[in-house]
Amino acid sequence: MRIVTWNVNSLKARLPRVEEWLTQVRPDVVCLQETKLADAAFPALTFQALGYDAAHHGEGRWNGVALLSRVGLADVEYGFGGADAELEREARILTATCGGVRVSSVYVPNGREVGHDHYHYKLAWLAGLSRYLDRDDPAGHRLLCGDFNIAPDDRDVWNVDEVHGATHVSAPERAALAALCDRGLVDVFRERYDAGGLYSWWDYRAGNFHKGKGMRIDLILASRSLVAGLGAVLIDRNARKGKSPSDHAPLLADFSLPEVP
DNA sequence: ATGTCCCTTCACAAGGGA
Repeated sequence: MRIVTWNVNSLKARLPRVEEWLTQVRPDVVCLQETKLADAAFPALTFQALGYDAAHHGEGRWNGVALLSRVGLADVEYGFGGADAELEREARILTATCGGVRVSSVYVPNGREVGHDHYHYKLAWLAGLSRYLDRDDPAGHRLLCGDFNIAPDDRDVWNVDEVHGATHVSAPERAALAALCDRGLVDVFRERYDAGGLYSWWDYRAGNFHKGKGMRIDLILASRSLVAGLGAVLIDRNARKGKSPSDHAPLLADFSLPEVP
């Protein structure tokens, strides 16, 4: 199973590039973030023509997450499944079962700056995500994929002191991410690469991409049952180049599943 | 060095968000 996560920064603006990339890479399951679409505007037929079933959870102007799958799309759950109205105002998580794996497409709040209301909302949302995962089948295959807006450690940031008023690298954010991993989820990128300087996001401004000023904030977290069959992992930096790119590059991982129902 | 991009609207310019 080839799984991809990609923050596309407006699916409307990015659709031609997304179509082209999917045609070349042929992933089985795709998690998209920041579609910025209402559900009625989601281009389901475009993806159907490429062989994908699709689900979308959007609100129109901001946020919005989607799942595409060529290996089945069942038991779709929107948000935290109605568990927390305050945290579900924004369309930030969508979950389904694809090819025997429970998969979530996740868009963690940005947080803006440490101490800001948005920062406290980010931490509250991460706590809500943790509660949501409490409901998982502990024996099931699990993938949590998306834009976490957290750089797991200092290797994942070009310069810790320069970053976003220290959001994305603050201790409480990193602790919340570590707590997710403590549940048995593995940052699969680090199963294949030890080096720093390997990023998934670069600010559009100031030529940051070409200066190598980025962060690794897009993650695929996988249950240990899946990591056992982990193959290649790749950030496709080329997708950040050229005309009208997203500010994020897609992250890809291949798994051979122990068993597919 | 807030140097970009994408969204929306009391819309064709400006503000919000990242």
